[in-house]
Amino acid sequence: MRLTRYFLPVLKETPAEAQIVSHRLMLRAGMVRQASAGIYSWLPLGYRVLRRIEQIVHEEQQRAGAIPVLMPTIQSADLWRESGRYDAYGPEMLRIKDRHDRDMLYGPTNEEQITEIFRAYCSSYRDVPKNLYHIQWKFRDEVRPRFGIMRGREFLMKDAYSFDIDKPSAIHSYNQMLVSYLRTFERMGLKAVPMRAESGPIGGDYAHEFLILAETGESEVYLDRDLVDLTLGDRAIDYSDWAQLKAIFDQWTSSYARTDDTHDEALFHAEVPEARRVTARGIEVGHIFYFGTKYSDPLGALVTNPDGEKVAVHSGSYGIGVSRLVGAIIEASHDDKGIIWPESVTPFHVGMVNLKQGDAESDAACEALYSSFGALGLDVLYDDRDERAGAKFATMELIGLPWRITVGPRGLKAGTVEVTSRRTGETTEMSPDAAVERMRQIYKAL
RNA sequence: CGGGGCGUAGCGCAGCCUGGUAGCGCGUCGGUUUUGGGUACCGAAGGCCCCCAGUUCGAUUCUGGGCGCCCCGACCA
Repeated sequence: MRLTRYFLPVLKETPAEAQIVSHRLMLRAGMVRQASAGIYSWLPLGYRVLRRIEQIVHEEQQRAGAIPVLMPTIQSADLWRESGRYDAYGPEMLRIKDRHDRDMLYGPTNEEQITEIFRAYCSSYRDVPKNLYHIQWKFRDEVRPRFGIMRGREFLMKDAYSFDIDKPSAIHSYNQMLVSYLRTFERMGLKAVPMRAESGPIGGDYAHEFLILAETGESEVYLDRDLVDLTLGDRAIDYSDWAQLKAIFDQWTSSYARTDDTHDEALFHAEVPEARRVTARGIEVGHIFYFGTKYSDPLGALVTNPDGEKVAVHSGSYGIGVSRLVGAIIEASHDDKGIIWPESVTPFHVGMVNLKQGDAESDAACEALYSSFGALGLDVLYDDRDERAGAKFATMELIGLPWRITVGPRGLKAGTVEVTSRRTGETTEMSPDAAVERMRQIYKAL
């Protein structure tokens, strides 16, 4: 993409309403525009990041066996009356009426709807397990939206719903999601830790929130340092292997990790030696939940078991705040100049700066690089503006592309261009061909 | 929902206290400068001063009401 033809409204000054760093940087980098309190338009750069995050979530959900669907944003109130939540939900739910004066609502979540779909088609133990998910916009009329995209009223969420014949099987579905989440967040370059959450109506150990550790996080978190260093890495995972997933579950959940909601200071001290006690800030980006027959009972989602008895299915729901992740990644990865995108979610793979726009040799070299990258399927943002170099670098640093290629006549005389890492600032001179190869290597795995 | 604050050009702000229908910086646009880390100079465009009422000869300014937005707290992906 040539910058002169793109739509990238960057701001030099920070809009007054933005307090936290991700909100400020998203506005300055021209990623979003506020439409009203807690509601945003996604501008081209922001939309690119959102789509890349979505893509990773899709891939990891499906790898874990979840099946993509798409349910509507607008729902009928009737189903919510069936589950009893129409009255229970409160003013956070946006209620609307259609032209026939029927009660409708903009979905804050989809348990009722998915359960209705399940019960309509699935009636035998042979039909389970099933895990259906979608990535869809939700609306929750928060009393106080804030932190830009991180706590909007309208937000993009991945929500998955599992249906199993009994609790042990449901727990395996739960473990599938837990492991899938660990992979998902790791791929985005995030350190996300599952933490014991309020267990809800069923109780037990099967409710976890995933918190990203970031200085500006909303919640205080308390955890065992061992968890910070745990990674899945590239270990082979067989999502159908109950024992393997249980082992991973145990590895990640047996050490102390709680938010201020569930924190127990005495227990923290008893379980974790002082040297390993970590108190930090975290941003919630995911929530997984086993709730048994909470919805299948009232909504009549029953299947016949092998003995011919009708039993309510055991369910769980599993959310990832997709739009929130955009802000959360920025919170976890930025410096005083701007955003630093992980390669896996960057809006463009490479930024290219022509130091002397209008110089025949420089222009030609940039065009050649541009088409080489295009041929490799790498997205390049080519700053072809007639601007001073400083302004171009500042823009690249603000929008946080992980790699920058700098082209100018002096370097070209020696046959080189510069390749600069946004994260380390390290600059290496190499031939244009070597620069293309370097980028190819870096992005090959992703 | 409790507490606090703000609404003036695309963005950041001043002016309001002490009424006389607006100004600064950045950005934008047109030139000059041909530039190796936010360059300099010249010129220009751009405002129902959030809305409605009241007071007044006259309201961005004073009074009342409304709307919008932000921040702190309680709640959430």
